Amino acid sequence: MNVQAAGQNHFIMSNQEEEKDFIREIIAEDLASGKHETTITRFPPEPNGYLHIGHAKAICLSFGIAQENAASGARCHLRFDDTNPAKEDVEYVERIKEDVRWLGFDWGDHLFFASDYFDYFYDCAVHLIKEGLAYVDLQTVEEVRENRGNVKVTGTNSPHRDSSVDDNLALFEQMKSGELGEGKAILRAKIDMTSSNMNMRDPVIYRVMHETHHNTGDAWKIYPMYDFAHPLEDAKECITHSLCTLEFEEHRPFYDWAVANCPTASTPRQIEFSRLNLNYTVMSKRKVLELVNDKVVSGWDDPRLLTISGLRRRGYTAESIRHFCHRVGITKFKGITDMSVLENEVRQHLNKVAERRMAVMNPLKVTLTNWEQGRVEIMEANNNPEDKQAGTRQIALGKQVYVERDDFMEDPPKKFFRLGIGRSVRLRGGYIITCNEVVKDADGNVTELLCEYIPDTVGQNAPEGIKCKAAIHWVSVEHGLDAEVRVYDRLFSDENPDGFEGGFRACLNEDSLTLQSAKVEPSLGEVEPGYRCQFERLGYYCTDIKDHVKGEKLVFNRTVGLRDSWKK
RNA sequence: AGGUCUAUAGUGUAACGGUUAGCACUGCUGAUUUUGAUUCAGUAAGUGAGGGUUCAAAUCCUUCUAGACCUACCA
Repeated sequence: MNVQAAGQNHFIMSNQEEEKDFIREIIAEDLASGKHETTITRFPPEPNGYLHIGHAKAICLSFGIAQENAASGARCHLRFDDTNPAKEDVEYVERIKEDVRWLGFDWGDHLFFASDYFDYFYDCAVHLIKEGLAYVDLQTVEEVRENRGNVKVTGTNSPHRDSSVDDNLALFEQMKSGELGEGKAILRAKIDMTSSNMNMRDPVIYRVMHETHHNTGDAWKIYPMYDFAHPLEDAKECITHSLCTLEFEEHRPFYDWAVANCPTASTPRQIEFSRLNLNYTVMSKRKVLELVNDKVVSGWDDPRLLTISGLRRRGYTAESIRHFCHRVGITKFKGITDMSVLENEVRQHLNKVAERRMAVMNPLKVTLTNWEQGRVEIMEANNNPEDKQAGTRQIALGKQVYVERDDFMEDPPKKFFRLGIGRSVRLRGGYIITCNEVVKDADGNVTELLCEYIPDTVGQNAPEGIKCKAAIHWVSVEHGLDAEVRVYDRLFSDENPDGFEGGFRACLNEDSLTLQSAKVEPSLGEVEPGYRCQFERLGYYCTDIKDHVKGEKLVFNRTVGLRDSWKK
């Protein structure tokens, strides 16, 4: 664990560059011009699902900016935007906090809930009514929709638009008390029904909802809409820069309207950036929830998903996710990032910090014919050949070992460097062996290899006349442990390259998850959950955080495969 | 189609009117290698299209094209 931590620091330190995206430039200017003394950002998730890699981008941005400007007292608030009790749940609150923390960010004392501001929102609504800037609309849902018009048809005014302040106040009170039921009335801002921006056609700011809220219980029968609540939340918390994704661009005029027309403590500025798009995957909460509910996946933290908890369970490091977010950058351009960029980041990080371990997924028994019966020799192997600090470990070698079935070919092509009849190969960290004979069963399947080890080849080059171009992984039959390995397909199908729309459910069925038993070296018997190592030639594996030991077997998830150019 | 926004190698980005358009990943070639990994070296590939302003345009103007988002009593 300590080794990993040290490596992680190195990884992060060596990759800090001073590139500024357009948002950081705006902030730097505001600081330089004295418009703001410091910068206060916020990350405002709705507790209606787990965080995913897309949220990580927003988290790295808002919390990252706060960290970078810490000298001036900058901070980033974690605020739960819980204004719709119908969709939200406390479970999500805890999971979100856990994920933000795991990603390496800290909100300090600045944890907030939009629901704690319900009184404030209400006061603002009353203020608007008194100013003649809001009115209670008694039209039906259909009428409201009809009268809003559409992109081509301009909206028409509600018959209730010019009700008196006193009437509006009284009606709003009836909404609040529950006298006016759900769907019977809404409070709307009075702006402009002819605006080309649909969000300015007298947007709804309060609706009646007789739902129990996870925080305020049954205290309220009316709840503010996001468009109304969000600017007020930001203003109340004195957020200077409110960073959100591009789809809120057209909401900004109303955001500014609300701040300008309500009694606010500050004037926050909303700035939009492009959300993360990854190809071959599905991130939307709606779809993931569907997969969870239908038990297509084991939960929000299923390692096949791109949720933060799924990635964590799969073995991704927080560092690699942060680095990935830094690499895709912050722009207004809606590009699609290739999944391989993400995978490349973990691979790069894990290569530095993960210890090397040997495992055999598809075992083929090898008997060393010239090895004395009962003899056991301890091999000393590097934990990480590139990092001497990682130390060494001891591995017992006996008369019989398992090797990967793929490492033997009866009729090998020219470029195959591993075992074949008459060929030599090194047992990694140990002796060079030569294959003399193949044992087959009645059906002609290879069941065992009879090999000869060549003495004095541990740590030595191959003797004259012996060609040895590869070192393969092996596990002693006598000493090896049984483990279970889960190989998850990357979350995509090549047949649905455009984001899974129709096919993602199918891709997530059993084909995307292969359970395999494996033989692993004895040193893996003592590792902690979350331990990551490289199974030579197979990729990087992580002990499953949930199912570290399942029955008698260790459980590993594959984090990411090795690059394997020779297979192409 | 109404609005808002975007357009730089395959991908993600930098260049803020001024050298030869920079970087990273990917690709390809080669070297090292007790992991066909890693590492290292080399190499290929770009300003969506047309017009204009200017001594000078990726950058400013204009037309076109392509894409994204918006049209919820969700956030």
